Amino acid sequence: MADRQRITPRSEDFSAWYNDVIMRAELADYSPVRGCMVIRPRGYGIWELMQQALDGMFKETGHENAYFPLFIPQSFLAKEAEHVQGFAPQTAVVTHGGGKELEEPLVVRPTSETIIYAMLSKWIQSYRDLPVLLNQWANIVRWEMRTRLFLRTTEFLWQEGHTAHATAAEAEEETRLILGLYRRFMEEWMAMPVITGVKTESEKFAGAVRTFACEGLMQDNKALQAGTSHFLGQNFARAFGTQFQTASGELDYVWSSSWGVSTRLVGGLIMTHSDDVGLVCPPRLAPTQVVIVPIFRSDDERIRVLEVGGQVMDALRAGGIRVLLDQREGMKPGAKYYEWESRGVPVRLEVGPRDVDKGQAMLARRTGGKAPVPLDGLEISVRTALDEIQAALLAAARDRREANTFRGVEKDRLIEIMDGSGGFAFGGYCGSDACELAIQERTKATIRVLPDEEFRSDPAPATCAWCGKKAVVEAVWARAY
RNA sequence: CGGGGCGUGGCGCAGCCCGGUAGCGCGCCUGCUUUGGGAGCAGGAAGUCGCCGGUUCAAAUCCGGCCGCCCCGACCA
Repeated sequence: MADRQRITPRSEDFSAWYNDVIMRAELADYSPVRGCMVIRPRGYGIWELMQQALDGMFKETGHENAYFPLFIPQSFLAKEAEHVQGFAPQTAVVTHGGGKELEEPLVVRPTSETIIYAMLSKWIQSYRDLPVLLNQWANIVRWEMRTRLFLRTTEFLWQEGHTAHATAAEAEEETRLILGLYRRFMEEWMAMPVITGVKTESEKFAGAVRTFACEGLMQDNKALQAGTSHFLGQNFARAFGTQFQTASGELDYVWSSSWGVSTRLVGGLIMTHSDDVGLVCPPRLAPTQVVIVPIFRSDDERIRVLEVGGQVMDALRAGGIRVLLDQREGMKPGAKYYEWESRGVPVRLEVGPRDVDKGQAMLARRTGGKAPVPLDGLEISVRTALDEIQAALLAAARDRREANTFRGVEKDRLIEIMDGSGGFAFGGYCGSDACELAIQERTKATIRVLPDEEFRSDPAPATCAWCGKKAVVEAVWARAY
């Protein structure tokens, strides 16, 4: 009986578990188009809440939304040398339209830097036009070899911020501002702790001067790059002639940044918190935060219980809590419990005749624990439970990450960790491509970031984890998605 | 693109080796009884067995080709 709806346990096959959780929670489904997924309402609801939170944060920091075309003239991509090298191999190209072959093929955007700089060149004349702080919510296409629901799909949804500034310092500050904003979102909303830092040359965005990233550690101890913020220098400005006149009358190229997070975040959320029962969704991003399950035998009981259930729903809804009353008949309460648990609803309120008599409801948490709460002041109890669950998820994720973070690793230990259970390995790095490559070949681990100061070890590692020569910097290694 | 696995009612699978009129569980529909942790009984609907070709009196089953999907690797958010 239990087997029919079994979710593959994490310990048995993490990938199968991940897919099972998504299917059971009805977050997404495979589409008729290879590599493309359908995001179902329960999954899209999470994305919408993510969008709302991030969009608010972008606007608070002075950014405005705009929209640029899906199609980019192929020649645009070629204007920035590194950029074309990085992206040309994974583009989809439209060669025909309206039954005729196009004069110039159109690339379906893999990212929008090129078309945005082509436009900024028209719009920016003077330092008085700067900064330009743009964001767009869009879909993009990257022809990936191998896809996985949410984590890597041929088409995906994201936001891409693009900013232009008069000075390098200002653009770098922007790059940093957004990295911090992403981190805050991931921790405060997704309850997903991340390490921030700078990417090595080999891992940076094609066309950037420097790439910064947020890296989370999933339950299988693989790292997930959850967001990136790039300092682009004047690379795209030069490629597209985006110049402005300075206060002293000279011409200069704008300094710019770009940054993005995608529907991959939904995958990160799943792999950070969920369990073998199904999805666990942090309350702040849960499309349904509370489900009310009425319990009754007779018609008389049904009427009484549903009346109270309805009142509870109205009260919570009025308080801004996303709540649902599960009135389906012919389904036993236990069946409903299992269903809503697999869908990740953080709080369940059970209202039966005995509860109605006592003026209470049973409050069960997705993360465990069930206790009666008085109907009087229920909103406060529910709110408290949601807040506590949110905080507990972050704490648990942080503990898990710390338990799987190893500092001061040297060669043997690094190999041992990566051949074993994985995790974040901090160690010294000499800065050579040779060591970076050798480590990747031997362990399949890559340098996720050169960590920001607050994540660094004290004392700093003195020697390179691989070659033993003097370390110039500390690095974090992990196998990654 | 390399390796592995799989395509059979909506979902999960058996049947294939040994060819002979397609079966099980879940889900779905109807009715009655149920409902405090995955309900029971009765009745019912639903499948060109991934596609194309071959062998055969006869193909889900044997042979050839193709397509698709999932997982692992190289590439990537």
